[in-house]
Amino acid sequence: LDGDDDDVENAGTDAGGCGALTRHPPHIPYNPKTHVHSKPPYSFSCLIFMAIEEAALKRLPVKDIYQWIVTHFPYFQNAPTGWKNSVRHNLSLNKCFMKVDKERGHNIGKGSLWMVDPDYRPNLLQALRKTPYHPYSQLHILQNSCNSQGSSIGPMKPLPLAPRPNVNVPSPGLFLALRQKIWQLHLRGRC
DNA sequence: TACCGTCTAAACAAAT
DNA sequence: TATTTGTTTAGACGGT
Ligand SMILES: [Mg+2]
Repeated sequence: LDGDDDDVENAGTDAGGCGALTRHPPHIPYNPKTHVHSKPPYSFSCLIFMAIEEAALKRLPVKDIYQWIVTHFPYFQNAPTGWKNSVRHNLSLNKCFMKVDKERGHNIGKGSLWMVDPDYRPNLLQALRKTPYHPYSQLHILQNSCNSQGSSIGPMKPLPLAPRPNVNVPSPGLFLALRQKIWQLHLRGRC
C-alpha cells in the first residue's frame, strides 16, 4: 500500500564528498528539518526510543516507528534503502526493546507492538544523554542566552543534570521542543 | 589486543 | 501470491 522504499538516489560517487551518507558534524547546530542530507546524529536505538517515548501508550508497531522517524527526520525520506531493515534489526537484537505480548482480543493490524523494557530504559536514557543536542547537553545554552545580559556571574546554576529519582523524569519527548528552542536562539545569534 | 556499540547487508521464516 | 514483520548471521568500522 505504501510505496516506500524509494530509491533513485545518488548514483555512485559524489565528488564533493558531502553527499548523503555523512553523519551530521557534531559542532554545527543541527536541524532535522533542514539538514535533510545529513544522517541524523542519533543511533537507531535512540530514534526508536524517542519514537516510542512520544507515543501516548509508549507502544508502537513497526510501521508507526518508521513514520515517526521520517516525519521527524526527513533525511530518511530519500535515504538509501536499508534503514527500515536496520530498524527491525535493532528492535529484534537490542535487549532494550521488547514486543508486547499478543493480547488476546484486540490486535493492531500486522505484527506486534513494541515497547521499551523498563529494566533497560536507563540504558537508553544514558545513550540519549550522550548525543549532541540533547537537552542535557544543551541546556547550558538556553541558560547562558535567555537571561542575563548584565550578570557577570559565571556559570550560573549547575543545571539539573541528573540524578533525580529518575524513572520517567527526563522525558525524551521534550527533546524536540528544546532543540527547536535552542535552534531559534541560535538563529537570533544569542548563543 | 580485545571488546563493545553501531551500521549495513542479506538469508530466511512466519504472518498477513 | 506478494508484502510485511521478525529473527538471525555475517562483516565492517570507530572508539575504549
Ligand atoms: Mg529486542
